[in-house]
Amino acid sequence: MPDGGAASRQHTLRERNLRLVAAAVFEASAPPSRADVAAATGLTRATVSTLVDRLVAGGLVAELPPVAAQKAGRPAVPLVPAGRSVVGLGLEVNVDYLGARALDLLGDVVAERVVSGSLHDSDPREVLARLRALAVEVIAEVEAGGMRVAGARLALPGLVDVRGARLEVAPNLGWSSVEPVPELDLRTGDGAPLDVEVANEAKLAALAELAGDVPPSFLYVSGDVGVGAGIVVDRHLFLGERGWNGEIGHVVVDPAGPRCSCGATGCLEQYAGKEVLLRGSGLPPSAPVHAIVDLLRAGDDAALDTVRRAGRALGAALATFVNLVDVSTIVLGGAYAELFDWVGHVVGGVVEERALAAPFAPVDVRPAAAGPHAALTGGAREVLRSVVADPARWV
Amino acid sequence: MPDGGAASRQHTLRERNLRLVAAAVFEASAPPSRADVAAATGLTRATVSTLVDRLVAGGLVAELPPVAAQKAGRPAVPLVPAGRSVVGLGLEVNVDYLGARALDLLGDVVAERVVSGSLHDSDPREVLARLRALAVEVIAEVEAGGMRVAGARLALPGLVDVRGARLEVAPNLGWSSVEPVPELDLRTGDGAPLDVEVANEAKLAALAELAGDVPPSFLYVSGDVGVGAGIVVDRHLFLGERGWNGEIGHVVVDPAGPRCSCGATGCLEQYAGKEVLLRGSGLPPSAPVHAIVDLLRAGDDAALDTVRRAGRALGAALATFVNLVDVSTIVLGGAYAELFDWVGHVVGGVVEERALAAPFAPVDVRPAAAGPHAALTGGAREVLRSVVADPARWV
DNA sequence: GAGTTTTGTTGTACGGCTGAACTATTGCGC
DNA sequence: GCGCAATAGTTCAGCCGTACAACAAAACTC
Repeated sequence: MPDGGAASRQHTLRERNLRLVAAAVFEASAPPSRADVAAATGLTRATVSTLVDRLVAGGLVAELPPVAAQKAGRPAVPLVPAGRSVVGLGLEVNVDYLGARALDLLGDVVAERVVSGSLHDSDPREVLARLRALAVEVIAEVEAGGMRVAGARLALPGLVDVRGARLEVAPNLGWSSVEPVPELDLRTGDGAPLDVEVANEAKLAALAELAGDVPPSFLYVSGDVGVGAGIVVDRHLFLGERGWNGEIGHVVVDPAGPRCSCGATGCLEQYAGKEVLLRGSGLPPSAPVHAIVDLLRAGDDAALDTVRRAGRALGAALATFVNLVDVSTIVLGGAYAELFDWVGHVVGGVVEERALAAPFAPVDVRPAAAGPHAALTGGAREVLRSVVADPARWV
Repeated sequence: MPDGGAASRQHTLRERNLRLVAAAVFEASAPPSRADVAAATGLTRATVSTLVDRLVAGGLVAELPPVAAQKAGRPAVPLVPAGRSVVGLGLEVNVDYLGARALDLLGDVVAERVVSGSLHDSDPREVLARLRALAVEVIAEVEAGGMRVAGARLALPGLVDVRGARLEVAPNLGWSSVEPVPELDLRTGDGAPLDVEVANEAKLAALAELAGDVPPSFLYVSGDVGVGAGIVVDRHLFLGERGWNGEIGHVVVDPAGPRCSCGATGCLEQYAGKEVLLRGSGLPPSAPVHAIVDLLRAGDDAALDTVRRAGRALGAALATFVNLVDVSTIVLGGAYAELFDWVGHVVGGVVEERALAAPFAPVDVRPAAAGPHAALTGGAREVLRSVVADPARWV
């Protein structure tokens, strides 16, 4: 993402090498010394020293006490991401909760507020005001701890433009044409406006997976009331031209299938959406996904049937996705993560059958590893990623 | 594409600014002067001068005779891409022809050889030897004219890996597991090995469209025996994890449809592949697409019906593509370009109906503008793009 | 034809990286 | 216990590429 569009001067070198050194520290498997970073980046130890000093001064990197290695020589100073120094803020409004979560560079949750409650057909102004209150609490708590908030990302279940400013429509919230950033008007303790961007919930949830052991490129599917997806290529979101990709919920599974709210017929959502799963299992629309798991454990025929049908439909849609976008790993999140023991092999089987490249490289279908409210974590991580990607702005 | 992975030194500045200046000259709407380039890039006139001098010395940029403007002041020296200096070589093996085409930086064809003939179920060694002969002729002709060949791209109708080295499978050629680069063993006049990369035919054909008036992001669909696609984002190919994306021919249009060679049922190829179009119109499989056009002009019912059916299926598959990848422009190439007057509005209608984002931003469906053998042009252009993107390697 | 304006070039200053020399701190052998 | 080797980190001259400012070149204007 380094913008090749601007003239490069001396300080551009600085910025680029700062980023390089930061990346070397943050992506190392074990805390590296300055010398290790020099070896890894190709820079000289002299240069690395000055750059590391800058990162330490800026609170992005911390020095551990020198530990004497087994080898001869002066003991190295291990470098690690600085905890409790800079934090990213993840915000989310979803159908049944809203919340705010602050993560530090170590990935630790340093503050969090989550409030449950149905937000079906809610008023954006009122809900954003409530979210703002949560965010202000979290920011205050973070700053009371001596930390700085680098920015925030707001996850919403709908179509968000690629610039991260405008929500076009969120059917399940009943929102349309909302610009949440000025509405939230978040500020740091000293009154400076906070950098806030909006993004699709499934896409931010996808980024949360990067905290765990996933390949650099994968497809994340969030099974909720709607079915969305996030495409991650080389540890970065691929957003498409306007940020509206991954709308797998409206892939046509069977043109002769049931009518969908979008106007077409036989959309995936009508086979594998949360409401359909609950209804097919004989549960009320407000029941938690766990209720389906209970029925499945008990061997309930209707539930087993519904879930199997959903798995096949999801598999077909994902096979199409694999053929069109080419990914070798599919992470099933949201409701599908909970139901993974029942849908995983069904999905995997159908994908294997229909993905054109499957004979050369099998597709790995796995459950999501990030915990609940993954979009909060993903949003906070995205903020921190942007800090590490351009440390010059923060030192 | 600037590799953020390497240490930046002084010469990195040079490389980046060289690229910037080259881009300013190549992408300008009118030949810019050194001063114009300075204004456009943000560099000083002094720096631009030294960089332009280098590009001129390297044969990438040429100076036109100074033309006195209407304004006061010393007349500017207009800078243009240098013609007949550096050329890119496009190569292609397809089902019914093979060819080689050399383009210079102005986009002019400076040498070309195309040979027709069915290559169905052919022997890769023998065919590549024939292609090699064509390429050697073209290279010799180019070098006899005092030009240098910067590299070559080979277009093949099949799955090619993202590194551009290996063809996994090309069903319609009957090829599998081929590594064409060592087989071709192309060299420049002084014996140095030529940089050759392999790519999918539809993807290179997509790049040919960039010569014309297309938006920076679009989806190109190549309608041939198979149906492939190239995704262009911001004037660059999006290849997916392994280079195997865009396999739209095997999107399921109707699970209850006819069986496909890939094993699944109701694939797009069974509705909109060239062979199906010909058969449905009552023509032999070897007939040219133009024969269908003749029947359509004559009002032939079978042909009209077949083409309309194909249009609807293609529209459905493209709507899925738009929902998953998010593009606002679709370019119909290959057979579909010739049939555009009959399929265009059908495809557009179905896409408009089914693309989720269509209400906010209509999808533009248009015919391809590049002439015949677009992949040859696209391949050659891609070579030249890589030269302009890293001029430091060529000066 | 002198003044003005714009283009392109020349020379100095400065910032950032390199490379080599230097200091700091350990382990090891005797 | 002490010298030596090894490794980490720092200091400083040198180099390279850009900025900035002054200058030369070549038009237009009145």
